[in-house]
Amino acid sequence: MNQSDPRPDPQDSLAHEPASGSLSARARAAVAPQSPYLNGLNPEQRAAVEATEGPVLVLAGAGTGKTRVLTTRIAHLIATGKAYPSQILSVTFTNKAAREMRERITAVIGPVAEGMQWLGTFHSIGTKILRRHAELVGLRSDFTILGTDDQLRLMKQVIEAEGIDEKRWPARQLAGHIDGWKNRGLGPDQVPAGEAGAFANGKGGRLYRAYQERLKTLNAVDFGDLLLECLRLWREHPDILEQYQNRFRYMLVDEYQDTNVAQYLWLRLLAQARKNLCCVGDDDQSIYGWRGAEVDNILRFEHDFPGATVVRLERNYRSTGHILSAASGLIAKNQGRLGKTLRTEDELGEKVTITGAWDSEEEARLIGEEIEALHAKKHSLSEIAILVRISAQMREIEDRLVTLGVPYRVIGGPRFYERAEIRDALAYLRVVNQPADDLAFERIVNTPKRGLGDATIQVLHNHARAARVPLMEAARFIVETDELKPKPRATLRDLLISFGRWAKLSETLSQSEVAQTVLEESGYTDMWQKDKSADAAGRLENLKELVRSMEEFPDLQSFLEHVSLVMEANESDTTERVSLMTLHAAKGLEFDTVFLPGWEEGLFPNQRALDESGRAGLEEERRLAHVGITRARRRAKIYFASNRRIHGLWNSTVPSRFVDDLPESNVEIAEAPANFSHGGSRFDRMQPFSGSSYQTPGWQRAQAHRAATDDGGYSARRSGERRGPMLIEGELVAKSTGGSGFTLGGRVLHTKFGPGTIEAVDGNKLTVEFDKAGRKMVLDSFVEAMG
DNA sequence: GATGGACATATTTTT
DNA sequence: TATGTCCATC
Repeated sequence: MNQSDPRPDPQDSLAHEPASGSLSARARAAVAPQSPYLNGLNPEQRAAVEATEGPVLVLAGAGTGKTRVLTTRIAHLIATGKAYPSQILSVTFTNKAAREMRERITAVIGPVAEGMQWLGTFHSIGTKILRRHAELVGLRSDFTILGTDDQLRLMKQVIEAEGIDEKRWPARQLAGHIDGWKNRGLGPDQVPAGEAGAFANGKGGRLYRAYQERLKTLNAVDFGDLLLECLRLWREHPDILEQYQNRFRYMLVDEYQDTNVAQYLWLRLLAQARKNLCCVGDDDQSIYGWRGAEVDNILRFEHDFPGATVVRLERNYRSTGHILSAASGLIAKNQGRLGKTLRTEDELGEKVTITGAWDSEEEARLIGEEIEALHAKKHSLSEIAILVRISAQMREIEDRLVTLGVPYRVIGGPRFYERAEIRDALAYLRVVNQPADDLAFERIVNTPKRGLGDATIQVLHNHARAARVPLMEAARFIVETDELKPKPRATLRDLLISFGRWAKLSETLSQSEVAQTVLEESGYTDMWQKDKSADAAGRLENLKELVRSMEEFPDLQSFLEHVSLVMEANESDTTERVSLMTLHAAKGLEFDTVFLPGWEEGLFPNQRALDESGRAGLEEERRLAHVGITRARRRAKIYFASNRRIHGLWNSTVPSRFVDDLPESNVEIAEAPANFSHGGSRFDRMQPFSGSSYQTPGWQRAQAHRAATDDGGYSARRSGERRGPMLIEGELVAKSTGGSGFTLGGRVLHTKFGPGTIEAVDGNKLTVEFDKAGRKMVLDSFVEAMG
């Protein structure tokens, strides 16, 4: 291919389409007769690449070379002359994924890939389309994209304007409803009556409509609108839809299992004409149902797109045999799936280990020790990850790693652009760029504090609403009257003058210089410099980083655009560190060794997921477990603790059912380390898992025994005397409590729960009403009789 | 406008 | 337990 030649690449006109048999197409195909990029693909991958026409569903299991297929397919479409780069629509979920894809395509076909102007997230592509036709959906092309906090503030206003008590009906909740509706492609008029009534005694629908109207007056959209408004645009203007249908000769979607209904509709409208839609995904990795992803989209693909070619990628190139089989066995317990069986040609490798710990503290300690041991054996720390179900689990683990001096990094924390100081700075810039941006204006009018408090804002609001003008304009009017007290009036006037000056500044200075000036003159930087709290320095650093990053953009407008959709902290940290993150954040990543703590009922599968979504919730949790295991290349280590503190209260816990879902032949029960906290005997090592079978109910029984005996040891050890477990034919048997000295109404002291009163006795199980922890079922060996 | 106490609240998170 | 948010108070 001749890459230096500026080919006639139709961008806005579609006049020049290469017919598949055209001279140019054939000539181009002849340049690369061998199609070297196809080399090294396995037969399924190759099939997925070469099935260019019609709907195609590629079911790509974990580690099966999905991205490679996707990029090669694009390369193939371009190299064979089937489409120009600009005629391929390629959608991803995250900007990171889009960036990586672009890089990889470039690596295969060279700079032609730069012509792929329709490679991006649903939202960035939606934005691009909307900007072109903004006026048709009641927006101006310079509309602002609201972040979550702006959205919330706006909803709060809408709720208050309707005279509803925001305390009783919090904006967050309304945001949840509206988000849900938007995910399902429903505008205010399409929300089913029953649901619309779900909020504020039947006012949900009305609030949704009011919110949308407010957005329009502000010339703003939220994330959901970026898709919804496209849908509306295409439905109301079929000619425009047709333009896009013609433009996108081929469409590709990554992570199809994560699409929501709105995105599905969006794709379906576009694909209707040419039907060249290729969706790549893995139903077994659908873990975002709670935020609107519709597994059904992928399950129903063949039904929605009749005649679809389905290609399964089942050869895994990532993990060793036991890990893969363990993961497969686990996910096979799910009902709603298309079914794939991952296979590998790699060696069996190590079995997945399962380790029980007394409590979460011990769990953290065991993981820490294991990491140290691996590190001592030259295992790279960056190839180790600890994947937790909820962020609250991280703390204890972090504490442990800090104590041990193991460097680690938390992946996925708060986003750069969501931090307060960044949003404040951006708000200033938004007002400079767009004085009518009321939300931004309101955010910074009294930040730093300059004495323009609620009372002043209220006056501004009243005027703005009455005169139907933006706040800034209302302010201009007000300062000329004596409605405000002299002091705020002067301050407000100064601020207005400043904004006028800054707006002029942006005509002569670069946007980063403008930003610098605005932040300094407004007193914003000063505010943080005076702040003596621990994180003030970090915030100033972030502001500097923001100003620095602005330099890469041609103008303020495009920077703001970028920031509302993209903006990530650029971590260029190369030091060797262990990665700590949630299972959700781990999707798409891989590590040699993966630690999976917290496999306990209630935590994982998470009780709330079970309560809210029943079986579907359980299956999603199981997929999450599957994602966790399949992140591992060579070692997967599962942990559970018998006691975990939840909201400050100690709870005794039972191992996760997912532990029992694992095929026995691929896992092994880890030996607890010899130095089991108090110098170990042989018994210590045997205690946790002496049972010959860990399957339910035997496994549970063994756990109960273990808890009974081991904890007996635990508490006894403290007082110096040690109760050993009794081992009978490999099964651990609880030391007989001999008629149990516990009686109803008796007072007992529990090691974790403290004092309580016995309410029921059932064998070695006691129901105790604890003074602080409430009623719990505990084993008698956990408690001591009091006085 | 800073401080402190009462009070609720407590998954997963991208755009 | 621990954290954040709201309100009262100085």
